[in-house]
Amino acid sequence: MTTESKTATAPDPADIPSRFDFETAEKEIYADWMSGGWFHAKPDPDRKPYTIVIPPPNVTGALHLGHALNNTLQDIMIRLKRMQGFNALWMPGTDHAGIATQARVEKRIKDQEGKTRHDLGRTELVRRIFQWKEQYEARILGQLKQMGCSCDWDRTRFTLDDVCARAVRHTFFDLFKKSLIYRGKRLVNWDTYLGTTVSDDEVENKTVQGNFWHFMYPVIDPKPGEPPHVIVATTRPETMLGDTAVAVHPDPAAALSKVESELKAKLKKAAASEIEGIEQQIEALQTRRTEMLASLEQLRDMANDGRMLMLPLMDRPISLVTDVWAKPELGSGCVKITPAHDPNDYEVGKRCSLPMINIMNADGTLNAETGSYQSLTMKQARKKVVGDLEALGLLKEIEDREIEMPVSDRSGTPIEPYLTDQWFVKMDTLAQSAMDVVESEEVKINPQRYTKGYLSWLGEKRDWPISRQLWWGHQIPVWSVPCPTQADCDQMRDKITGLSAFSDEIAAIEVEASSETDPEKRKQLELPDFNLHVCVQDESADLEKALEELGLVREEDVLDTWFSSALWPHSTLGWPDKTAELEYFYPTSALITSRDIITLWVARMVIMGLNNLGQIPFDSVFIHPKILDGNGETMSKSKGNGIDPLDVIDNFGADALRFGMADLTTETQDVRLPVKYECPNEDCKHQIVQTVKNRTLARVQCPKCKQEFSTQWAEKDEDRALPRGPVTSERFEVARNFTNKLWNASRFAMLNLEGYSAAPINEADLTVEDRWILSRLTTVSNNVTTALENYRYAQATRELYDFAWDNFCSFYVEILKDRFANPDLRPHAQRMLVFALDQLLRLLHPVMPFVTEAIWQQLNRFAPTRGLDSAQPASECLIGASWPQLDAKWYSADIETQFARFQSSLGSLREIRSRQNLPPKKEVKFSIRCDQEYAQSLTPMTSYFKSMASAELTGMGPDVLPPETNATVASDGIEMFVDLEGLIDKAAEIKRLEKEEKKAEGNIMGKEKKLSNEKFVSSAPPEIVQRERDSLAQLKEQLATVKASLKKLRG
RNA sequence: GGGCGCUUAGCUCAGUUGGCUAGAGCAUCUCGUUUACACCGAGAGGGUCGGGGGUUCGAGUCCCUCAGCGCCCA
Repeated sequence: MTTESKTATAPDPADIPSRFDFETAEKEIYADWMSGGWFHAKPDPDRKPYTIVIPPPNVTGALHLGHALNNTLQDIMIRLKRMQGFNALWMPGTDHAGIATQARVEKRIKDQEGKTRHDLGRTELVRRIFQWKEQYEARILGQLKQMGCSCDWDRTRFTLDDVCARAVRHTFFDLFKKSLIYRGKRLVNWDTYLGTTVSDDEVENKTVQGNFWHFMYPVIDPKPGEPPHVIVATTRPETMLGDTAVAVHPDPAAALSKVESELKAKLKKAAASEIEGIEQQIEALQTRRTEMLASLEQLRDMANDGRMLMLPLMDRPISLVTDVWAKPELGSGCVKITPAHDPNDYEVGKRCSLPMINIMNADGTLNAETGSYQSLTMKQARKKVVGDLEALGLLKEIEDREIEMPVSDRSGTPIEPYLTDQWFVKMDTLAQSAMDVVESEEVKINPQRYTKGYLSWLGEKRDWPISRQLWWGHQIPVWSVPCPTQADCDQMRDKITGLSAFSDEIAAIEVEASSETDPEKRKQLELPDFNLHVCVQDESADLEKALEELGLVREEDVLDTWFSSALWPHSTLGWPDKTAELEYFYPTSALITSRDIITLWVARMVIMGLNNLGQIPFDSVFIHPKILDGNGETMSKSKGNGIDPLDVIDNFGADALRFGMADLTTETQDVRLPVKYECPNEDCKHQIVQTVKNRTLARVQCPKCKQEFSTQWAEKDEDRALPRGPVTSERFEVARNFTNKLWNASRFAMLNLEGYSAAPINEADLTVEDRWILSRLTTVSNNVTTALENYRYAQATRELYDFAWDNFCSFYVEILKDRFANPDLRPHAQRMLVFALDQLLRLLHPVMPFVTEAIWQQLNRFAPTRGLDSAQPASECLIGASWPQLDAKWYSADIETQFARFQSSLGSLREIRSRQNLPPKKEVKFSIRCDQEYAQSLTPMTSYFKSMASAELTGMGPDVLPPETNATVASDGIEMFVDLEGLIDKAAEIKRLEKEEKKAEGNIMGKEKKLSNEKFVSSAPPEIVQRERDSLAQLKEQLATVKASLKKLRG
């Protein structure tokens, strides 16, 4: 159709199909927008900028419905602002998503070729991941385009491209120079298979069957009366090789009492089914107190007295310490401490200044610290340790027990807590700056409640670990060399600063003192006293080469993905260069994202924006809901309940997807979206509810027609060969139907535009319904504008839906049918219809860009010139049209009341017709008893009763008398009599009236009660009281009418 | 353990500072193919707003409490 619009064929509205062919139209329209350059924004000092940077989707895989929601909301804002005259830039791009992407590609290579990344080497692996990235980036950007996203594609960035890389190095250098970046030890989640740390949210806890081993550690030189052994229990026996202490509670009696009183409190509130269990626990606790407390206190005293234990197998003396981590209510009450291999023990180690011994290599085997256990795997070591201890008679007991095991969600292997060197960003001052701008509302977070989480997370000011042991990412631009002594260090520094390629502008030096503070131990472990680090600001081949010639080695690790995404709002605009784009479009206007990355991403963008530019990155943040499946679970790739937006687009069109998404975006977070597969068999189309079972399947069999179809998970050729069963949801049906309704209302308009002549609208010709639609249009456009500007998307869609369907289609267009039949009224009616449709299309465009654009261009063929005050040529594309701004004078409460009277009367007529089962064409007569004012206000619309309810008004005014046989409706202070001479179904009418009677009586009772309450009458605002009085009086009149009618009908 | 949400019709959800008889879509039932639309039109039925308590003349809305569900952080 858009292609047609370019050719000069004479338009024939009869050619317009009765359904919107979105499949064809969307492609053509998008191509039109692209070639029209509508998405491209250039700095222009004469216009105000409005900027959004896309939350760059991960190149891990294709987009799902969560992304569809996120991007729809952004596009709505961009299109709205573009129409409002802003110079709107939507900056697109993708994120390299470090570990997620590398893990996926590694897994694929392993599955397909049986090779590991070490077989391929760094360069080759990175090349392979780039291939993957190219493929998915294309898919992702394609999905965005199909959704109608009006991104400035000429500016597309990737977090790992050269422009972003430069921003990363400049930022890193700056922070390094400010001593805000340092290297230090940290216990991390180590994936021994991938050979890297994984973040906490990439760890899954699994409950598995395991054992609890009880060991005896000998006491060194026990005093008389003291036990020769201390018993400890563990689920990880092999870690005992790295034990550096055993802990006992500092006040076991108090700890036991506390637990006991907590249990008792719980018992009081417990459900019947729990009582027995809790009572047993209390009993066990009391037994424990009598049997064990004395010995625990003795151990505590021994610890305070400095008693040592001998760690078996290693023959290493270790301390007995007191710490609250030891739970007197559990096991032996003593706990072994392995600070380098357990997060809790690590904390104990820090509190008690214990040595931390790392016993593991990066590949998960044991290292030299473990002596004869070296190079065993953890599993092998476990067997040997247990066997050896048993041989020594130190294994007391093995207990079966369920244990929580952390598992890497990337590789599926157990996570090892591991103490390694990591790079950190010091957060104290940086975090504070990001807190300040949110507290002052310079950056405003919507909905506001999310500020709390943001502030409390930043308030902890925990340093940010930024190094990742990966190959896919920005390699840390630091070259290091160990310096055994201070002198070596000074010498090296001189050598470096003496390099011809070196300057303070592009390189910075930091010296790191060894974390091993004991000089003896350093000697023993051959650790240098110092490490010297040089950070290089930008790619500088000369300097990098010179450093390497001096023996410095580049850090192998790459940066956390979030380090580069934190720069996104300015790196995409060309920072560190002072580009015209940066100058003009930064700070950006809005950031629209999901709540799970408020801390990971939003907070860090604020930090980096402030650090790098001294300016906030955006004024306003909108956190949108999450989409849950029918079981209330969040959609995710691993669960398989994600939905490909293209499924929805194929089935319902992009506009329906977008409208559906916007309609879900209410203030209340999280929306359930129950989904079904639709059987692709044309004769079947059966809908199959998506369940936990079938949601991950590549092929599903339709229970009705028994034919198989493929799903979005189909990867094998034989699966893909099957017809695709798309995912559907009722939500999109509603939106699709709405699209079609709009299409057909417009079609009606086109069909009635023959002989259209453009001219300003003559105010004298305006009828009540014209004024009404203008008044409604004024209200709706104001409300929609306000709603969208405040991110209340669902409010906007509802307003638009109700207006378009209930006001425009059901009333305005219906009434116009009558007027089109009259040649005198026709030209004005045409102009009004064209104008109203024009405005409606503009209002709907941000939400439903395709169908509105299609209609717009269609309308341009039949009525290219239009307007209210003056008829103007319409813009060629709707995307470039201006946002409606109706003169406030068009709003009229009186007109809306007047029209509401018509609607209410019409409603009553229709109800009676329906109750009386009158055939649609059977004409009835009716009259209305009301005051003069009411009669006058209804008069202009009397003829429409005929066209819209086959009813003829025979009389109206205070003197109207009811016909002999009639149905009476009392409402709104008037009485309507529908003449049912020879037609009446008495029983039906009596039934209706009885219902009315009951309802009125109930309401009257309630109101009388309220009004007889002295306090109400005296305390409530007078207008409220008066309203109640008026309403009561009217109800009483109504009731009287109903009773009279009933009496008459019953004879 | 701490924090933040949610619970309104069979289903999915609206309900802005407390104030007329708590709304919508889908589903259900009745009627209808009048040349924009059956992805349609007309109408109907369906809710003691999770339980309990409080503040108030008045509570779906504010406060407390309990229960269930979800998310985030530890």
